[in-house]
Amino acid sequence: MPYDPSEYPSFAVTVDLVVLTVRRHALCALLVRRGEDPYRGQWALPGGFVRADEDLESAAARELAEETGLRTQDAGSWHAGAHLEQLATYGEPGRDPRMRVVSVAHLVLAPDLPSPTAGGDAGSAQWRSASELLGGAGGGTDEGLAFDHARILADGVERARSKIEYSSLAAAFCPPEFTVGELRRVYEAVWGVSLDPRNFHRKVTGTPGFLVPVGGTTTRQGGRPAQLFRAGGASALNPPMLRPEG
Amino acid sequence: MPYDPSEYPSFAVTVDLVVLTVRRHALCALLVRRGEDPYRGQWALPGGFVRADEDLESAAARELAEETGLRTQDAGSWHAGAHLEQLATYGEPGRDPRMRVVSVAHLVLAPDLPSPTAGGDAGSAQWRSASELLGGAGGGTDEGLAFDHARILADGVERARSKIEYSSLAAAFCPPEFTVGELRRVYEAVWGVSLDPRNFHRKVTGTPGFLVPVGGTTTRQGGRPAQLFRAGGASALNPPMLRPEG
DNA sequence: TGAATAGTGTCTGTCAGACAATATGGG
DNA sequence: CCCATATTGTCTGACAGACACTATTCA
Repeated sequence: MPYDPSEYPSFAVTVDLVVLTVRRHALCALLVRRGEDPYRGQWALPGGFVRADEDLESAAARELAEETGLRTQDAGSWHAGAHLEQLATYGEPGRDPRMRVVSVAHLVLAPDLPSPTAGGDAGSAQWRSASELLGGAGGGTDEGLAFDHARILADGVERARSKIEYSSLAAAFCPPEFTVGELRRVYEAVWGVSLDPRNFHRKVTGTPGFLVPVGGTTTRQGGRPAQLFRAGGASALNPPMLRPEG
Repeated sequence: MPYDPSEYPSFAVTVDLVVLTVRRHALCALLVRRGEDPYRGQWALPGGFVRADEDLESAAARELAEETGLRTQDAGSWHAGAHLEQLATYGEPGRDPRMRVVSVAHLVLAPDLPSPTAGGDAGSAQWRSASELLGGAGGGTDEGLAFDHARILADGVERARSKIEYSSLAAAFCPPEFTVGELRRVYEAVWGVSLDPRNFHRKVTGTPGFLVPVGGTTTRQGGRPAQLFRAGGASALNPPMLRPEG
């Protein structure tokens, strides 16, 4: 029995990206200014249509590369690339005024980047503090993001906050080699709290497989030189890092 | 600038359901036999096409009601309904031989049901043990599920296993009122382990907001009568229930 | 020397795992 | 009485939070 195309409705499918990084001790998200008609001129999450022969994750990686120049290391490999995972799918009938669009949102965790945007033209992309975007009232400081992107961003930030609790994913915000203090500042920025440096050090160095000491090398950031580590193979963190006030 | 429909490819969007329950001390998933052409006669997850004016979650709830008669209590409300949440989205180009289909999988946790299927005809649906379906070799005992449903099922089971760890969601597998022992048997079935009844009792009754004692009522299941509880408002469980051997 | 950060050690309260003991129903 | 399950209590080891103290570098 062949299938009648009129049997089922037709959808457009997009990928939207919640790209997070830690800059100047704050969790920041990447926004782009829309140059096209729905919500033209407003800020939005990067993203675009999925092509006809393209995997969802490939589409997300392609959009990420096009809009930021970032490469992702797909599976199990560590560093020299951003972490990418599927976040959730948003398909409310009215979310795009043009037509029925289902958006598969993805979450990207990246180390701090030198230029705000390597791929797009300047002024059309920027890092914005997550607390500023999600903060006070329900909308944000400016007119709010295009489409339902404010909600997608909130979901992405919440996913990142909860995921570093029980996984070693916080290292995705750090360069390939980092110190315990740098990792701690990632947790502090993402959670918006202060952590005791002594207890944090004891916890992360005492969890087997979490941190691997790179050659006794050191670096500076102020005081006494610190050991350099890279992320270990352990992706699950047990017992989890406990978020204070939880 | 109006949009040219040829600019973006057209997709069909479906919802697939991973419906889990606990029967006879085993985690079971609901399967339906396909009556239509791709994979006709094979077992598959329940699901269907999303309608043109329908929310994704509404589509999932509708398919669930059509195929099982189960009602879901959407948000924040407890009991007399199954728990439904979005799981993940699968959109590999070749996953459906007919055309490009993106499937938004949902996870449903339901208490044990009297009849295998209330909605469909007999013999076209059945509960199958999850460990049997996912067990030994990569495929399962029979020829395997249609489409990529084996992977979706595996993702759903893994989500359920990890989610009852840090949420009170295990109560979704229980009837509205249940005993501590019944709840423990849910954990044991989903995780496939044995838990110490004494320590489990201390843990769940000691977590504020997790269990609310219903009138001093009791029931039986063998030995001394047990107190009846219903799920409390607390959805997050902190500190989490620790899965043994982790 | 003083400021700043890194790293180690100690103390204490909480909690999970092991398990003894008691309570209460059915056969 | 015997058996099964529920429920309470005790003990112990692991670990998080608080915090004193030492180490090492730069200005």
